[in-house]
Amino acid sequence: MPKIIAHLDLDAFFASVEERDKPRLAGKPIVVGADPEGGKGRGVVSTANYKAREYGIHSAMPISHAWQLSENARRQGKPPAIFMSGNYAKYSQVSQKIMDIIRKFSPQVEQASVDEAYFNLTQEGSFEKAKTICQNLKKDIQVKQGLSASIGLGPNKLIAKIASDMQKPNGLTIVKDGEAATFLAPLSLRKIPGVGPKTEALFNKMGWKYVRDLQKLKKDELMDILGKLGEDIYYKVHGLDDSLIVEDYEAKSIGEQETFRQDVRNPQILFDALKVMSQHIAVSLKKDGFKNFRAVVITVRFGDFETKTRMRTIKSSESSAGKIYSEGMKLLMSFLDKRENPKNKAIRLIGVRVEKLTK
DNA sequence: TCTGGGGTCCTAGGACCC
DNA sequence: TCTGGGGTCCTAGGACCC
Repeated sequence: MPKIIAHLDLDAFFASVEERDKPRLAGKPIVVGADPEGGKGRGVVSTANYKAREYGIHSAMPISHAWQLSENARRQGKPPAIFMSGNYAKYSQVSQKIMDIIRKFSPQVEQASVDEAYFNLTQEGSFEKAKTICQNLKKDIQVKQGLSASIGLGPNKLIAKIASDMQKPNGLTIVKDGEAATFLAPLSLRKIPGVGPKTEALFNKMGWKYVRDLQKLKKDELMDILGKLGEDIYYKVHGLDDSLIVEDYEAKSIGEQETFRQDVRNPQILFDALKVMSQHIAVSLKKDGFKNFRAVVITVRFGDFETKTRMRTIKSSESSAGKIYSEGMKLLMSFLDKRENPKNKAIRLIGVRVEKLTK
């Protein structure tokens, strides 16, 4: 029996939650993300609602650019965007409630991120019945949580995921077994998960822009160009994917990082930041039941955006803030060495991460 | 327009062991 | 006496995803 897999994606999730909970925001352009600081802010846009997208604002865009686009709109007599920092604890709670709703419609649910889930509808027996389930699920999420979602239905996770993106917002897109390759053919290569800016640019240089261009190639040709990634892409452009729905999986690493509001030269500021992050990580490890870690990674980003990491594997160590801090300090000190940073560049970001976790 | 924060996976070289 | 080959672990960097 062919599988029937669904992928659900909440529409402009963070911004939609804010709009739902603050009546004064209804119908206005909303940007959740870093503080724009009057155009001088350093972060990026987390989520823009559809009204804000009309101004050209979108996720991952520097917040300073979003601010400029909003100012341009304001000068044209349109309402300026409302910038908000976002309440991530709340989004996480809402997300859990929505996952609970999905579990009433499917026996097997994989939460893929805060605003996405895959779920199995094979047991429904036909795409027609699965479609009805999805319509009811969308209605239920709208009634119980006041949010809209877009869903894709397909014979595997890959197709379901790409399909859910086809008719946003509030869409429902069905790609039946056997239609996958035809469905994919006209799409931009960027729609294939795993093809990012670099890989897309490489393909474009070779004259390939659409999925159909890669569908003509043999597996060996793609592998010669991109190794294992080429092999993965070969299967994807033909709509093939045998990955399973994973209901609960374990984190492989836990970390934190911080971009300073201004680049830092004073080491004490780095030490203090490391201490606070170590404490947060220890709390997360405990909450998730990880008793030990065996590796610590320190990331340093300089003012010119050059980014370096240093990793150290140790004997299995108790997950305490003190141990994360002391191992982190050893690594951090190596970056402060003259030989490591001869031009004495200021530091933009530091991060700490622990890996090789055990329960 | 200068680029967040939390993650995963892959590659490649070197150490080390048999 | 100038040099095998397989396997595993460690480390650093990079692409990608939401």
